[in-house]
Amino acid sequence: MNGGAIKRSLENVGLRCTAQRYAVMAFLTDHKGHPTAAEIFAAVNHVDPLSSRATTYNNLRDLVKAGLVREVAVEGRAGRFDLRGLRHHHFICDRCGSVEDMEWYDVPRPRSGFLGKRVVRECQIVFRGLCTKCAPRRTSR
Amino acid sequence: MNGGAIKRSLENVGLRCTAQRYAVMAFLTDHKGHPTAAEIFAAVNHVDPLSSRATTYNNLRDLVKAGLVREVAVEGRAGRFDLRGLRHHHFICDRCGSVEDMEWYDVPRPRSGFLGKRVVRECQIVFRGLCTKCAPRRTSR
DNA sequence: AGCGTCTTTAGAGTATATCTAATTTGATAT
DNA sequence: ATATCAAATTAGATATACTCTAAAGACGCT
Repeated sequence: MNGGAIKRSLENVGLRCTAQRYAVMAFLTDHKGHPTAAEIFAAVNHVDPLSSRATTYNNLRDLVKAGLVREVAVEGRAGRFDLRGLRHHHFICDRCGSVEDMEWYDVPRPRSGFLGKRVVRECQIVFRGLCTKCAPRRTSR
Repeated sequence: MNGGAIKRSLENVGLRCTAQRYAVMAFLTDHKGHPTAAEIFAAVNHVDPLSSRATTYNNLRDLVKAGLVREVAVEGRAGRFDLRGLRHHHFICDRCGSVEDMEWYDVPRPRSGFLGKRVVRECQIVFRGLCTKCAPRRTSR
């Protein structure tokens, strides 16, 4: 995603293209490894203080709400973020908490009638287990 | 799950049946609403202080590791727990964070070959959206 | 330029979870 | 029964992750 594309995608969802928001989007564009909010906060301020902690968290929340960014919750650890560009599922490592992308495929919908008044926004598959790095040494925690 | 069954299931996975563990399992048996660790801690100590915070958290972690209990991570909120008795998927409400059970159905596996050295322990579908209570009033946040 | 709104800020505050080191408990062997 | 020792528990401090507050600043519109 280049500069103009980031600006346009922000404006498409009704968010101003501020330096702070731009930096978050740019960082996620360049770093596909599902960073945590703390990592994004640190990276954005690495060179020169640009964005306070509150702003980073607020912007991540706004971007998630707007549908540009996805958050993956990980048990007992900080949530991780990625761009919602290409559809994909996630693999979460039990041992190190890292999140990896899995190729997308369609998920069967629940029986209609089950949902009732619920409004489904999205549907995700999460695989759990040991990642490529952790699988060899199966030591427990 | 009655008393004996709880004791047996603990012993099956190599955990002693202590009063504190028993209380956690019994609470989860009686309360299907996916309580948080804090709620379980409070409930177990409601009548008569029985279990410290650390023990409650340790036991929940041990029970998850042993496969008796499942944790559902929720973005920006406390994780929620349930018994791994019947297989089911989960619905998480964007607005109130509550977790509801969805009927189980099989999930297609990823293309073999994709996984590489990864070891998959489980695979879960998570639906997100607005629950029955929150759907009517669609106020933001 | 003036106006109203959206955005950002620093730092305190809250919620959640883990750690520490001493003590107690419970299963097993004697 | 009792001794033994690893497993389990404890209170409370500490760490981590996130949110709130009130004031100031920036943006887009006229």
